[in-house]
Amino acid sequence: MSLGPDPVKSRRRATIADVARAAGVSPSTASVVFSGKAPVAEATRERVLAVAADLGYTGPDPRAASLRRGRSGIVAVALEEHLRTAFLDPVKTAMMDGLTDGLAELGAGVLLLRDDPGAGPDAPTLATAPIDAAVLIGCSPRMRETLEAVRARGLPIVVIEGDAGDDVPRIELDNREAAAQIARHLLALGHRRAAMVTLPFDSGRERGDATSERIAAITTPVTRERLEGVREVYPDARVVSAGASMIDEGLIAGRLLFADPEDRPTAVMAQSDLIAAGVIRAAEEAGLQVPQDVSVAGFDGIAVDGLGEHVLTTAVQPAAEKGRAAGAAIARMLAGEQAASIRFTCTFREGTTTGPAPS
Amino acid sequence: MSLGPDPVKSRRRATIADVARAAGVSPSTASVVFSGKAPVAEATRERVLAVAADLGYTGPDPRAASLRRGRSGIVAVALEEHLRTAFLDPVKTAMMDGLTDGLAELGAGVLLLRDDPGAGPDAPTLATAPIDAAVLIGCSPRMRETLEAVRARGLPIVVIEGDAGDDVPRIELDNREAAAQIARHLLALGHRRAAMVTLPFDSGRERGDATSERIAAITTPVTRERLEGVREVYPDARVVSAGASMIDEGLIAGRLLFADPEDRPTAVMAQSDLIAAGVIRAAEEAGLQVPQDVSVAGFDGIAVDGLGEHVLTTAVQPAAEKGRAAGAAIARMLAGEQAASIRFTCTFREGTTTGPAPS
DNA sequence: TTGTATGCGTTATCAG
DNA sequence: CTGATAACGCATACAA
Repeated sequence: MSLGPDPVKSRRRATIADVARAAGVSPSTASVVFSGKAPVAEATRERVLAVAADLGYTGPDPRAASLRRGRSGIVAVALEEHLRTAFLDPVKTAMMDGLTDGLAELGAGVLLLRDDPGAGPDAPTLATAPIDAAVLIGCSPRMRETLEAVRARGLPIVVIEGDAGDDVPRIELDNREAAAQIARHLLALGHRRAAMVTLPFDSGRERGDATSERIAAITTPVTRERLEGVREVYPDARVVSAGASMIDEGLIAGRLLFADPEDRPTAVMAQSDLIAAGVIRAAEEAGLQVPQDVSVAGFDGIAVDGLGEHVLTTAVQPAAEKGRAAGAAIARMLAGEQAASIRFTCTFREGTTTGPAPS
Repeated sequence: MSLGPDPVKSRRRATIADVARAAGVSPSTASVVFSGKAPVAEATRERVLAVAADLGYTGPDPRAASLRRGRSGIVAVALEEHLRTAFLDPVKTAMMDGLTDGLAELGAGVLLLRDDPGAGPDAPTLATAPIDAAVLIGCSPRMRETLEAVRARGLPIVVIEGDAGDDVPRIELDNREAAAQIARHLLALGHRRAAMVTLPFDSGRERGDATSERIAAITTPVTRERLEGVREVYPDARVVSAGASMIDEGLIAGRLLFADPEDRPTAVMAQSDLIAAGVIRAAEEAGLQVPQDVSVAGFDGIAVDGLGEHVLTTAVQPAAEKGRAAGAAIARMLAGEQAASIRFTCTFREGTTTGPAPS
């Protein structure tokens, strides 16, 4: 008796109106039964639910609900890179983790979007997806264009580690200051010959020794800020750029730094822990001991798989908190309030990879 | 004359109807101008666009469009674990990468969902999010419940590496056969004392030597299949389970295996490359040479950061292709066709980490 | 506590 | 090539 899915015509899926009618209540009552937004007599409630089950009605259609409510419960997270690349970076993963948590608390889901129009003709974009807000991870020049579409729609936006204009709240790090702190630590240890291995300068991912022109043309703010911080202390430090934040890239850069036995740095500041791990490996490969022969510092404070017994000297950044803060900022803006930019600070951590300069 | 944003009352955002009216065309024509679904006279088109710009109309509201179309352009990807955990695994990352690509081709975005009802009271779930289909990564018992809600909604579902019932298409791997192939390779090399380090048996992530009861109770299909494959060749191999697919976990398991100099395996089959990397490190730590003293094989065929000069002997799985295939299957189902399960095969790769058994 | 009425912003259909 | 019309499925203000 409860088998046939549709009592009347079996073409259409049941709607809340069908349920209401079959249960002998009004649509609004049925709606309230499902949303719980108002009290309903227990008897009514049960009757509605029973009828719904009978009709195979599984709850309000989210599409219709979001039209009516004006909210979809979805927040876009826009990445500049390929997923594979983004999640190779433990810092980004941790951040995404905090972000998804923060957004979940707010009742929103995360729509992963890559800022790449080349995908499909009708692939969803920041401009066309049914989203309530957007979080940008980084902000390339191209992304800024897309951004305009979102702003025009009047949706809240937050940028993590990027600049999208003064009126878009940012979640940032005191990159410069933290980098300077590391540099001062090494200076205090007596190091005179310092070098740094940076994150990529731009999306080109060019590697190797940097000319002053290349440095002047850095478009990635994080790279620039950390570099400037070091230069406050070591204005003349050798600068080698890595192609990405990866152990292998650090290894390549490290081999370059340690190639000439006559002209080696005694301290290397890497702009990420992964790069630092590679530099350490390069040092060991060159027969150098860390930290006796060369000190190596990183940046990020993540757990690097592959460091052996070393504990990296580094600037620990609150990656997950950054993500969570972005979620909170979105929540505030969704509630109609203004959200201010937030600047997180890193915590210096002295590990076992830095020590006094060799005499 | 073109300044005032709103001709009538300036409270509401402009709708396509406003645009149509102001441009002196019908709503349907205006709609077509934006969707491009039908030819429109160039003059009309330009007029509509001009008026739209004037009114600050930025294109159709995705919420309304998805209600009308019955499609939201969003596909849910449900993970069993925390994001951080999921993306720690390079195989999953690669798979997600292929998946996002595959779905983008189809014009869909990816809504990241964790199968955790504990998040927020109104956090989106498989049951309540405006999605057109769902891809499950793995399929825990709890997830199977959630699943029912999705099926009741009549949405297409695909499961990657998991069992959600016979009528849900799966994307799988020939885990058993590939594992057996590795085992046969080692047997052919003369190894008699073989051990294996497995992936977690269940969500408990218990570590260490496995009793036959524990083995009988394995709930993770991947673990079970790879284990069975090895046992076809080495029925009595020692079995140690790792707590996760990580280098560190492999290191722990390896230390256990190599603890007793009198009773060491000469060949270790790890159920993932990351675990294998840890086992190799443990071997070296114990003063063993790979592959002279002990052979180590992995599984996955991913690039492991931290293996040094070793090239792992492993079963290379087409991770990104799995994701892409899931996307393709969804596309087919969305088009109303039936999608069959797909079983991918691994490619055996002989590296430098396995060699003849020591005499 | 329940019911009535209305509109959310589109787009498919079909006739012109 | 364009226009009129009719849903799409629901949630809310307000009245009862």
